[in-house]
Amino acid sequence: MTTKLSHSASPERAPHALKGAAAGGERVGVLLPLALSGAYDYLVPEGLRLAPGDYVTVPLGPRLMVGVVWGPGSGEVADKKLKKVADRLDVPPMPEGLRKFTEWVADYTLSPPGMVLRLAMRAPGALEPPRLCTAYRLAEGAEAVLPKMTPARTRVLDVARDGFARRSGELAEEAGVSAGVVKGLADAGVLEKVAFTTERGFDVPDLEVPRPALSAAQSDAAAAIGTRVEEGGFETFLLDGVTGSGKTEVYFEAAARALAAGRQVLILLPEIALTSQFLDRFEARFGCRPAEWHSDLPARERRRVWRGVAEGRARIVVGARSALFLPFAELGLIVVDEEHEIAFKQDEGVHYNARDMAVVRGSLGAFPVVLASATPALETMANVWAGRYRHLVLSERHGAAQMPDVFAIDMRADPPERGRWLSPRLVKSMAQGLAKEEQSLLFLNRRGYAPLTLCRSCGHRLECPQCDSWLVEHRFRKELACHHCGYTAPSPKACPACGAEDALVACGPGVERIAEEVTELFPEARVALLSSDVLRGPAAYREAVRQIEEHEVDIIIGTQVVAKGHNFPLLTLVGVVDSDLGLENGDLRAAERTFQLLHQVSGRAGRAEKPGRVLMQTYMPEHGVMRALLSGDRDAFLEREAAGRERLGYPPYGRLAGIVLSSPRLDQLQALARDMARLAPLSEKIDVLGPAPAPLALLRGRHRMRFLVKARREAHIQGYIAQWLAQVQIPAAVRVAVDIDPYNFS
DNA sequence: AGCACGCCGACT
DNA sequence: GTCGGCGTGCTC
Repeated sequence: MTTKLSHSASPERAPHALKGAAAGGERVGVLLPLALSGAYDYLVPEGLRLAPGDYVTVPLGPRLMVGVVWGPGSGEVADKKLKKVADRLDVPPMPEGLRKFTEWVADYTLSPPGMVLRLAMRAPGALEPPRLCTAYRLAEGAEAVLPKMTPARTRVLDVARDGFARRSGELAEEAGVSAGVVKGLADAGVLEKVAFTTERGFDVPDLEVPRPALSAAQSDAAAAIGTRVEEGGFETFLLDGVTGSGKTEVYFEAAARALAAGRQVLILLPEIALTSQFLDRFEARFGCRPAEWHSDLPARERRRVWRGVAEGRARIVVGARSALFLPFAELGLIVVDEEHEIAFKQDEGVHYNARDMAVVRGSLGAFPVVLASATPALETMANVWAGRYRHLVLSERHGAAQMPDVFAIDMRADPPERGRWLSPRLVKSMAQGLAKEEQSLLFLNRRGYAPLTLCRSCGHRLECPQCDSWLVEHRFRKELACHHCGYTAPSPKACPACGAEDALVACGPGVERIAEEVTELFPEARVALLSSDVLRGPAAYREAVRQIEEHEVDIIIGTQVVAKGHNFPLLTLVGVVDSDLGLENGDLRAAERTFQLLHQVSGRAGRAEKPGRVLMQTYMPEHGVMRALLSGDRDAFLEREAAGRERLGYPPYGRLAGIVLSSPRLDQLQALARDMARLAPLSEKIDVLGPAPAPLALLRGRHRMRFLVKARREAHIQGYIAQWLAQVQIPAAVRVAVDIDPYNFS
């Protein structure tokens, strides 16, 4: 049974009553989706009334562009330079909440507001009226005024007499005539044209679907969020629980309460983690598919969802980070699942973290935000400790499943054979698993065959011509690839530097090399290699999951694509090939991230009745990350991390920003960096580190230098940077990328 | 983002 | 002598 949702219709348009409304002759500020410093002034033509939020077309240079009325004009531009607004578009105006949010994000990220507006307008064609198709049906009273009838025309009328409208082609086909006959009848007025849209509508979530009872902890958590949803007002919750503890059911429950209260709901997931498994769970709970939003949605679908959200027809959306900028008018709850995931951080254009900006959107819109994770980010935990977020803990794993036992394999004491990467102990465990017809997963977060190829004769390393990085051998594809810019080249026979034949040697393992080793060790085993190179698109992913589920595979070898999501009942052994891999760069979050990733991978083992084991190969079993994984004491680990960060004044106890300058010309870049260093304002609360070559000093043919700005928590880091950059004359060839709260240090 | 304006290499 | 390469700068 479907419950009718009582959500209020869009507010009546009454421009004259709106604050900031403008009529003929006045100036309005129009924000355009471009990297301009602010809104541009335009004249309002006679006969048009405009209010903030209205989508308008305006002339810009030689062309027309869509923008949004942002407020009254600034008056700074001379009258004779002004052009007139061309038109107002027939779409619901951009809600005030989204406009305020746009400005907030622009200020915070130091981006031009127009660039943020772009994020909110990324729906091709959504602003144009819907495309209509023409159908034909019998015109009223047509039978009375029949024109000259032919056998063909009679057949058409016989079909059309049921009163249904059909596309011209369908009608002609059913009647067994050509389309010309239909057109003839339409011209004669016997058939009338009906315009219709082929666009799908939105399913209404069913809030009465019977569902399994929640545990006491789940009910309490759901009630806490639900109460806040119903009472209104901003609050952030951390829903903290291990994999399998039922976080999803809790936030589905809260979502249902928000929907019942007539509010819209947004569930953010990292990347396209919109796996079919998640969508299945959603469907089981709400009896329908949610509206989905992510960057590789087809244009038609983007249009449909964007408009559905704007018009309030789409009540619940599941999406990637960009869904945060959809024009919700009645948003009442945002859930950020896997909130610790770095996929929420956008590192191009406007650098923003969707998790943090979700909290901002909730604060501006006075509604609650739920962050969910089994391994919360230290930032999030610090907010819990400071009393800013409310902590909801689900400590028990559902059903019979136990947390797997985790063991370290000390690679110094138990090394693999020469030229091998799997230690005897791990191999033995895999053999035991095979004998019991159980599955194993080997995890190595490194694509390809080998991360480095060098010449045994002259020592030359194969490097990317456009980047400061090694070329990774992909043996199955017989090519070398740069993982930073996508450059590829066929694997050479001879050393490109000294010409020595057959002297190139692969150094270190990638998943392909592990697969080779496994095939040699267990020739009878069925092996599946899962990495983003192999799993191109959701269909390939689904197929791989199916093969594993149906036990067509014994040993799975994968990169981080296998870390999350799926529950494979026969998977009882997880082997981490190189547990130390994530710790090698100097990233301040290296330990935290490695913990999160390896914890997540560990969760793949033993989720059904069979207990699971995790074996982690490491050269540093005494490292804090390893100790935390072995003991399972996450909170002690986070507290140690927190203490270390606090001592150094790093986030979340201090603030960071990265400023990366890039240019094809190194001399120009270095000169600018020197000038900038000289002009950095002095501050007691803020230090500027650098300039130094950025971790990737050459990327896609551009040289890169970086400053790090390190500030005390209470300092206004954006104001400082804005003031600094305002003093610097930046040549056009140099690009400046400011990243507030950077995550990616490479 | 477009689009024009500008100043240096291979062509009817 | 021009056509056109894309670096640079502007759009209310």
